[in-house]
Amino acid sequence: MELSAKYNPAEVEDKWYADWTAKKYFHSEPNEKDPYTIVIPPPNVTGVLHMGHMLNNTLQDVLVRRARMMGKNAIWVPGTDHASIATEAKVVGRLAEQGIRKRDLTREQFLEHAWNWTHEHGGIILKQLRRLGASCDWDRTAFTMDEIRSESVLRVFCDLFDKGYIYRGLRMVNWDPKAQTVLSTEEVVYRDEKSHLFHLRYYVADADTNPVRPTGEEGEVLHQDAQGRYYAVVATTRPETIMGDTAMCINPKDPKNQWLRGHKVVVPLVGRVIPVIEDRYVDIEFGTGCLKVTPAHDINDYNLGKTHNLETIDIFNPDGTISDQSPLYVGLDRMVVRRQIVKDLEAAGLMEKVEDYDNKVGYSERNPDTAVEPRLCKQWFLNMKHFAEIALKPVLDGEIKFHPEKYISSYRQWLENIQDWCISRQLWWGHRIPAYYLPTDSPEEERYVVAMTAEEALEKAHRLPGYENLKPEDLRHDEDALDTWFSSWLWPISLFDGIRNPGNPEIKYYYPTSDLVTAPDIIFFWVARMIMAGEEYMGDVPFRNVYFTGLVRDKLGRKMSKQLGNSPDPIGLIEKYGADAVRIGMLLCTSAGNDILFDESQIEQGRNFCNKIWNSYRLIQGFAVDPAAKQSEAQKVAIRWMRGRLSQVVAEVNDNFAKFRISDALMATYRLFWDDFCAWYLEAIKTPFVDGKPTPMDPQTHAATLGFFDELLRMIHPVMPFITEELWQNLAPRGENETIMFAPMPKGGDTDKAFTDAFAMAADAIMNVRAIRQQKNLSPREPLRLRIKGAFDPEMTAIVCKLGNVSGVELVDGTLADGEGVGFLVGTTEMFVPLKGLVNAEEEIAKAEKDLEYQQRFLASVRAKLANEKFVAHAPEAVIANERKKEADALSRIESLEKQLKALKG
RNA sequence: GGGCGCAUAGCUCAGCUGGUUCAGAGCACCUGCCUUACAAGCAGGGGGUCGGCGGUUCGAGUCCGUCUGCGCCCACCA
Repeated sequence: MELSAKYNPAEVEDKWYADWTAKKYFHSEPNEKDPYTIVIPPPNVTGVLHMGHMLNNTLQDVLVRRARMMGKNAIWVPGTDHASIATEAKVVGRLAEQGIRKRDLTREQFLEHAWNWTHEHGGIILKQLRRLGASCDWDRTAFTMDEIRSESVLRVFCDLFDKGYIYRGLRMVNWDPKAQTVLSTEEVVYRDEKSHLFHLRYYVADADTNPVRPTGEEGEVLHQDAQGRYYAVVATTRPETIMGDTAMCINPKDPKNQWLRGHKVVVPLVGRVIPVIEDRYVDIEFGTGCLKVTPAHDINDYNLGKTHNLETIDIFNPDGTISDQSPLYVGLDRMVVRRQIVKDLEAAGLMEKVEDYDNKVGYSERNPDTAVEPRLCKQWFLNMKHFAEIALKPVLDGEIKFHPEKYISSYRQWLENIQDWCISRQLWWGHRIPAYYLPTDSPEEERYVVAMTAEEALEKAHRLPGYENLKPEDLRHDEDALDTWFSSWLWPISLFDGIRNPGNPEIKYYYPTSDLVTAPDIIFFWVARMIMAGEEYMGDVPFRNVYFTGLVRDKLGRKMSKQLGNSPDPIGLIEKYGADAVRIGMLLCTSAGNDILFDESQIEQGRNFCNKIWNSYRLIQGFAVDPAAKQSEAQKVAIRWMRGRLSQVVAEVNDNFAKFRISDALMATYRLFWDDFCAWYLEAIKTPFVDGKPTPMDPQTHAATLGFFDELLRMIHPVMPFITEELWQNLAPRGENETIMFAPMPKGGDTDKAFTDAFAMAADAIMNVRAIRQQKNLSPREPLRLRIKGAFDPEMTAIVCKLGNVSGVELVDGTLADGEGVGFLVGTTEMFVPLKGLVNAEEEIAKAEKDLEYQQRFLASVRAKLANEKFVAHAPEAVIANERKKEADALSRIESLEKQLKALKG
C-alpha cells in the first residue's frame, strides 16, 4: 500500500466509524463477562456540542474503549435530556418570532410545537459525538421524556408521595419572571452587581398624637426636615418594592433609633402608614439601622412578617410587572419602575441620598438575563432529610470515590445543610405532575390525589368520603411539570428500565455503573441526587467512581462564551486537525478537577503525533525482509530493551488509570511511542544502507518490530481510535470481524530493569558523543572513537556504535585520556572521545575545573550529612547506604577529574 | 460571613508515603541539520531562591502555623 507522507484523517474517520457502527461493535448485551458501564451525562436534546462536551465525552470514550480492550463487556449508554426550562424558553422564543404567544395556545398545541422543535433540533449533538468517535451503544439511545423514562418518573413521584416524602406547601420560592416558573435554590446563580443603596425618608406619621421624644441617649440620631418634621431613613437596594411595605423594623438595642419605638411611619409616595416594629434580626451597623419590611418579596421580610403578624401585599404579577395590589405604577415592569420611582422620590424630596453599592443578585441559571424574584406560592417539595442521609454515607465511606477528592467536602457540606427540593415547575414541557385536584367548597381548601393516570386517580377519589360519585371531568390534573432533574436523577436506573421492572436482567447486570464523568457544576443538581435515587430504588450506589472534569477555558483563562467569541467550533477543529488529534490534544493537558486552558497549539501537538505515528508506519511497512539476513547485535539489544520498556510503561499506565491520572497515563504512552520507539528503537534496528538502498532485515527483527507496533497501537487506541484502527488493519491481514477495538490491551511482563538501566546508560553516552560532535562542529557522519573506563555493559557496545556513530569502543583499565580528546562521565563511568587537533586545552581545563568544584561541594555536603550523628542514628538504613554511595561516587568522580586535569595540563 | 483549593521554568502543569544526583514533563525559546519514515521532522542547548516569613525534623516543593496573591463552592444582611 502506498501511504502519503501526511496523515489524512477525514476519510479514515468516516470509513471506520461507519464500519464500527455497521458491525454493531458498540452494542452490548448482558453476558458472562464482567460489565463495565458508563451512562452519558445527557446533554440538552436541542443543544450543540461545545468544548466542554468534547472533553467530557472524550474521557468517557477513552475509559469505555480501554475497558472493552481489557476484556470487559463495556457499554456506554447515550441519551438526551429534555431540559424543560431551556427548551421551553427556546420554543416560546420561536413562537414569539412567528407572532404566537404561549398563553394563546392550549397545552396540547404548545406541546406539539415543542415536540416539533425537538424533532427538528434533537439529536444534532449525538451526531456530533459520532464525529468525535464516541463508541456509544446507539441502539440504546434514550430520552428523558421517552415512554420508559416518563413512566419511571411518574412512578417515582407516586411512590415518594406514598412514602410521605413529597408534600405541597406554601413557601417563599425563587421565581423566574421570564419563564414564569419557580426554580429550585440550586437553579439560582448569584452575581455581583454594581448597584445603589437608596436612602428613603419615612416620615413619622403620628407625631401629633404621639410626639417624638428624643431620649437624649448617646448615639441617638434624629432626622428633621426644614419644616421640623421628623423622619426615619431607610436604606434599600430595591425602592420599587416600597409599595409592598407593611412595617419598618429597628433593632431594639439600637441607640440611634430608640426614638422611633412605638411610632408609625409613612411609606414614601405610597402614603401607607405602617408600624415600627422591633426585631434583633436587624443589623444595627447596616445603613441607618432601619429596615423596610416587604413580606411578599423577600425571604427575611417574610419571616419577620410571620413573627410580627404583618400583612403581605404581593405587588408583582408573575411576569414581573406591578400588580393591582399596588397603589402606583400598576402594569409597569419592575425594572422600569425602579428607574421611575427613583426620579419620583427625588422630585418629592423623599430621597435622602444615593450611595454606590455592590450587591449580589440572583439570576435564573437557565435564563441568565433574568433576575429571580422571591415570591410566595404553593409548590410541590421533596423532603430531603432522608435522602441527604442515604446519599452522604457511600461517599464518606469511600464506596463511591470522587476524583479529585476535594469535592467530598463540598458534597458533604451541601447535604448537611440541604433544603427541601422544590420539584414543581410552571412549565408545560416536561413530565406533568400526576396529581389530581378534587372540587372543594372554598378555593383555599385543596384536596388532591396522586396517581399514575386519571382513571386511577378517580378510583382513589371515589374511596374518599363525599367523593363517591365524582365524575372524571371534575378532576383537575395539576398543570405543572416536574423539574428536569427529577428525571435525570433516575438516569442510571431508568436507562435499564430498573424503575418499572426492578430486578430485570439488564439492570441486574449493568447496575451499578462503573465510572461517571461529569463537570463539578452539577455535583448537587445531578450527582448527589443520582446517589439518592440509587440508594432509594436500588439499595446500591449508582456508580463507583466520579471523575470531575474541569471547565474548558481559553488560553487567557476566560470562560468560553458566545459573547466573547472565544469558543472554537469543535466540529471545525475535528475537520481541521482530525478527531484523534483533538482528542489527545485536549486530554494531554487535563487533570481531574482542574480547568483546562485551551489553546489550538495543543491540538496541533495532537496532529503532529498522528503524523508521527503515520510516518513510523510508513517506515515499518517499507522494510524488506530476507530470511537469510542475520540479526545484528544492535537489533537484538534494541528488541530486548523495547520489550522491557513496554512492560514498564504498561505498568505505569495501568497505575495511572487506576488513579484516574489520565493525562499522566497518556503522556507516558505518548513518550513511549515518540521517544522510546521512534527515536531509539527504530533508529537502532534500521538496516545499513548499501549503494543508497537499505539492506533487507532479518525475519526476527521484522516480526518483533511489527509486534511492538501492534502493541503500541493497542495502547494508543482508546485515545486515538481512528488512526490506530487504520494502521492496525494495515499491519497484518485481518478477518472480516476483526477490529483493534476488541484486541487485548497489552499486559506487559518482565520489566527487565537491569537491562533497561544499562541501555539508559548507553543512551547517555550516545547523547554525550552527539553533543561533542555538535560542539566541535563535526558532521554527524564522521565516526568517533570512544574509550571507557569503569562499569559498562559490553552488550551495549553495538548500540553505542550504531546510534552514536562510534567506530569502536575501547574498554581500558589504565590511563583513559592519552592524547587530545574530550572526557565526560556517565554515572561514575569515565568516557573519553579522542579528538586529534580539535581540542582547545584551555576550554577543557576550565570545564573540568568547574565540574571538579561542583563535585567537591557536593562531596562536602554529603560528608556533612554523614558526620551528623543524629542523621546516622535516625535515618533508615537504605537512606544512609545511599549517602555512602553518593560519597563514594563523588570521590571516584573527583579522582577521575583530577587525573583528567593533570593530563590536560600535561 | 462559612467552607474548599491553588501558588514550582516564559506558558500549562506533574512531583503520590518527607529521604535516590530532586528540582521534572509537555509546549514555547535558542543553535545546528532537507541524515534515504516524518521540517507537522531530527540532533543539541539555555532556563526555576519550588509565593513570603516562622516552625517541626537528622533531613522540607513535600508536614504544621502564619502572611500575601488568586480561584471555586455555599450562605436570607436590606
